[in-house]
Parts: sequence; structure tokens; C-alpha cells
Amino acid sequence: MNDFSAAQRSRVTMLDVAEHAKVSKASVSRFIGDDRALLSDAIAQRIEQAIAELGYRPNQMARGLKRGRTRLIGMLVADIRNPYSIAVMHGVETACRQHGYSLVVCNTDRDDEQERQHLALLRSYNIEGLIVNTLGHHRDELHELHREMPLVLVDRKVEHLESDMVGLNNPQAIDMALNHLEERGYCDVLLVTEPLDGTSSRIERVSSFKAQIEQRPALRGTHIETGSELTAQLKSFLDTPGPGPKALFCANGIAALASTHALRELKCNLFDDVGLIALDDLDWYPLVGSGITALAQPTTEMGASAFECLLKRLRGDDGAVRTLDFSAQLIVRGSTRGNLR
Amino acid sequence: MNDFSAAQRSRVTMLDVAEHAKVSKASVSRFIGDDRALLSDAIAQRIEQAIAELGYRPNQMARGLKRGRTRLIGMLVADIRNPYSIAVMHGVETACRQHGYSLVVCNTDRDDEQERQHLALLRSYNIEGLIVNTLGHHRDELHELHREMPLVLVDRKVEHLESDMVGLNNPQAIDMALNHLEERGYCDVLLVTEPLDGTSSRIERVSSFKAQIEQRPALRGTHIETGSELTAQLKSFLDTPGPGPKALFCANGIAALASTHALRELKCNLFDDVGLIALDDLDWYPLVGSGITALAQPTTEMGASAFECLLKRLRGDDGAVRTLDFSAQLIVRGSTRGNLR
DNA sequence: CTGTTAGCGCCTTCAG
DNA sequence: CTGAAGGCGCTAACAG
Repeated sequence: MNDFSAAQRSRVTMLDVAEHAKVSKASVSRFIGDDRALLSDAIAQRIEQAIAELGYRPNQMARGLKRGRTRLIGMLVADIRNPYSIAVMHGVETACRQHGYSLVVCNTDRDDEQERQHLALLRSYNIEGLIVNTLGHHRDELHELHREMPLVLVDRKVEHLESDMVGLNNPQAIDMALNHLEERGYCDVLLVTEPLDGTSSRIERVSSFKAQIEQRPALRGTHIETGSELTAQLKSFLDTPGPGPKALFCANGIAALASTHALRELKCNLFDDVGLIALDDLDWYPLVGSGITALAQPTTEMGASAFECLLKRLRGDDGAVRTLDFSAQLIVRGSTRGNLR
Repeated sequence: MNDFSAAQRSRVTMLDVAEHAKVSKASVSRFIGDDRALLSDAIAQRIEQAIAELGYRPNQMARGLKRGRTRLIGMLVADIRNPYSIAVMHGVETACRQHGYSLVVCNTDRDDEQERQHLALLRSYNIEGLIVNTLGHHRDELHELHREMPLVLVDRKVEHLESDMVGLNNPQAIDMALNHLEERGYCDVLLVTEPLDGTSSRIERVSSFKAQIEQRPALRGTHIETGSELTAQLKSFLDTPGPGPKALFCANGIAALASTHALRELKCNLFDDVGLIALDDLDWYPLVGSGITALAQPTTEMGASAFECLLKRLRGDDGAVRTLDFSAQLIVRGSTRGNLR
């Protein structure tokens, strides 16, 4: 087996190609780049053949060094095990590839220090743009980066950072959920969210919820956060007599998972004892009890949009900051059938 | 807003630091690298301060270009939406970061052509090592890459490619599953797998299954693949009288998802009509019916091991090819309670 | 159209 | 211990 610690040096370089084809490096460079129009057919063919024979691959690092274009996009993700993030990332990756970019993903595990490090790291690799799906503390670093490259926020805002962002139209989604619950005869709604923790989308959802509940005399609304107390809190919600049929509204997939767990611990009959509607649409929603009604986010599309925002900026667009709000889609399943006993 | 298409050029470079600290670039370079022992305290401090004042970050691209070390690891994933892959990737990423490496992830969406492109791409970025979790067609490319850098296969082998690999001890896992089913009184086991498609781990699981069924007179075993016929095939399995209580054995999380879907379509009473044990342990397993019994893979650990294999090779280890087989862990839930009606 | 000449930012001999 | 000089692989003016 080879000694990789010293390897690399053997790779075929532009000079090799040039010599093999008996042309100058510049011509090879032109062939590689978009300047092929400036080459005679004869020479182009010689180069093409030399490249094929030698198995030459241009070194992106070197190109990047020279041109300042690495074709690398960075993405900062708070929690790589959150299906929502994965889905968005999938959209981003696909769009990247279609445009000849590659994606470097950094998972912060919700840790601020890791966010710092990753930010520094991405910068050191000369990424051309950054997609951020974390809390975005380290405002200074972020600002500095944003001076050097375009930036787009996904699902969460960062205060005092003027950048494009793509996310869900939260008020609209809340409206859809409450309309649906109301239609199905639920009166007493408990919003379950992950701890707010300064996450803008969570905060928005809670405040929209509160505001809209105010406007709907038929509904009563309360809200809690996931955590070790969740089961007890749900029990108390279910046991306390209310104005009528009860339903949970889970603010994302993680909350839905936790809530369903808790309901099972409470020996609830899913979902005859209590209704449930959840943001995000995970593949197991149909399998639980009578199936969980969902408000699906167009995650792939959102990821693609995030990349396209970046691309526009990279192409020189310096227009006003854009905010893209996507609409959720209601997918009705058994958990909001409404015929509660 | 700035013009990013032209930007970059403004970043502070090693020369800036050198001038600011009134030393030579070489000294700054030594400071950055591990040669700090060769610097006087006085000069080191001047440099340190200059770096801080200017907010200097070494350019990894340039370093990589010169030294052939990019601190970049590539990972090729067949399906980024498969929770197993994500879990492994999370392990890899964490290990990478702990050792100062970064991870470039490429998702092939199970497409051979994309695998090709991504392979070429990763090479062009001078990654130092590669983790492969795809079918690994394009043997030539892979061989060529493997001459240049260490390679480790995850969960699947590639014929004629002598490289380290980490995966599950499949025969052992099958043994655990069958033991458990037998203990619980099931006699008629249907293995549900994704289409084999040349995926070595799937093939291994099926052949282990067949071989071990032979050895167990108390069990009857058959197997099918997921696909549009799945529901019909399950129905036929359930309707055909057999030697005794029936159980499904899903060969991975995807198969478990599909099978559970199908069982619901068939109006099965989960899991009183039929038992179920599944490889992988997804977070929703406890939520379905009486809960799905799982054989969990130590995914994080497997990812970390994959990276450590790479690291050893990078550090010069040229010993024999290693194969790391991890053990699954049985997690018993309601789906194999066994008291079938 | 084609080749020559400088570097991009950094590391690494090789002399002081 | 420190600095000067050359080059990693590639691109971008310049000249022909």
C-alpha cells in the first residue's frame, strides 16, 4: 500500500498537459476555462486528447487561489439530525451541483463555540457564500463575513444582520392550522414548541399563535415548551376541564415526536382522546395512531431558493435585502378527525 | 451592499501581518505552522498581536496548494435522506472536527452518473481521504483515487477494491434477530429488504438469513423486496396459512417504514396480527402500534471509526486492510411481544 | 489565435 | 533564530 502522507505530488498538472500537447499552459488554461472560443480547433483537439490520455483534472484549489472563486458554498446547520435541516440541505446541495458549486456543511450541534470555529474555518476555505441555519450568535464574525460574501439565513433571523432570508410564512401557517382545528370542532389548543432559546421562527410561531387566538373567540389557546416536564404538562392540559375538545399543535417535527411520546406514556388513545396537528411533515406521521395531520414545508424548494439568492448576489445583484416566505401545505390525516369521544 | 462578484481581494494576507509586525513572511508562516519553537518570544508576540489586530486568517487553499494538505475529507453518500447515513455522517463530522479536518459531503441520490461527477469533484479539491457509502460503480475512478489517497467503505463493499471498511456484523445481527423471534414463539419469518441492487450489506443480510434459517428447524423463512408490490406481497404472506405465528424482519429503516405503511393499508392490528423486528433504530419506532423492536447500529461510533481509519492511513500506516464489524444492539418493544391472537 | 510573464497566499530550503 | 528566494497549479494581462 502506498504512503499517502507523502503522496499527492504525483498528480498530473497543467504543465504536463501542455507539454504532452506541445502547447503553452495558457492554452490549456483557456481550454479549461470558458475561453475555448479563442482556440483553434487543431490545438483544442490536441489539448482535449492530452487531457484524456493523462487523466488530467484541474486543481480547484489553485484556480480558486488565483481567481478568488472556489465554487464552494458553506452551510452552517444547528442540528444535522433534524429532518427539516436535512431536507433543506438536500435542496441546497442539489441546486449547488446544478450550478457547478459544491457544499461544505458544518454542523454546530447547537453549540455556540462550534459555530465560531466553523465560521472561521469556512472563511479560511474561501467559500463564496454562506447559508446559515443556526442561532447566529457571534454577530461580529457574521458581519465581517457578510462584508466579504453574500449570506442567506434559513428559517431564522439574526438581529441587526441585513441579509436575505428564506423561511416559512409563519402567521399564514398558524392561520391554516387554527382554521383547520376550528373547522374540526376543537376548542382548546395547546401549542407545543421547543424551547424558544432566541430562535426567531419559534418565537414568531408562538406570538402569531397568541395573537390569532385572541381573534378567535371560539378557541382557547395556551402554550408550553418541550423538556423533562412535557409529559406532566400534557397530563395537566388533558385533565383540566376546558371549553371543549382538545388538540395539540406541535410547532415542528421535534415537538411532534416528543409530544407523541408523551401522549403514549399517558396511555392516550391516539388520536381519539386529543387532536394533533404538527408543522413539518415527517415520513412517519402517517404511521402513528390514526396518522398525524401535518403542515408540510416545501423544504427542498426552500433550500434551492436559498442557493439561488446567493447566486444572484454572486452575480452582482446588490438590490435590497429579500425575504422569501414560503407557504405551508395542509395534509389532513386522522389526528384531526375531530369526532372526539 | 457590496459587490461580491469582485470581492475577496481585500482579505488580509500573510504579507500584511508580516509588514505590520515588521518581520518576514517566513516568520509569520512559522508562527502559523507548528514551527513556533523556532521563534523568539519577542517576535512571536509581535506576530500574535499583529494577527489579532488585523484579524488575519491563513488561507487554507494556499496552504493546501503548497503542502498538499487541505485538511479536507470527502464523503460520498448514496442517500442523504436515509437516517442511517445521516447518523454515520454525524459521527464522521464530529471526529473530523476533533482532529482539525473538515468534511465535504456529496449526495449521489443513488445515481451513478452523479457518483462519477462527485468523485471527480472531490479529487479536484484535493481532499486527503474519502469515505464511501455508495454502490461504488466507476471502479476505475475509485481505484485511481485510492492510489492517491486512503479510502474507507461504509456499510458496503466494492468488489476488487482493497480498502478498509466499517460496517455491521450482519450474520451476528441476523442471529440475534432470529434468536429473539424464536424465543418469542414466532415460526414464520418474512425478511423485507430494499431491492438488493448489488448493495453488499443487503445481499449479506439476505444470504445470512437464508443460511441461518436452514439451521433452525423451528423457523420457516422467506424474503421479499420493497416496491410497488409490497402491500400485495405482505397480504399474501399474512393470508397464507403457515407453521405458526408470523413476523416480519425488516432489513433496514427504510424497509421498516415501507412495511409499516403496508401493514396499515392492510388494516393490520399493529402488532397483534404479526410481529416485527427491524434493523436500525429510528426515533419513531416506539411510536408505532405497540412499538417496533429494533436492532440498533452504533452509527455514531461507526462514523468515528471510519474517520480514524483514514487518519491512521494518513499518518503513514500501510498495514493490511482492516474490516471493522460492529455489533447491533437489541432493543425490545411491543412488536415482538409474541402473544399473537 | 498563441505564448510569455507575473503573480494569487503560502511554505520551505538555504544562507546568514 | 531569521530573512530572501523560489515555486505549488493555475489565471490574466500583455505581446506577438
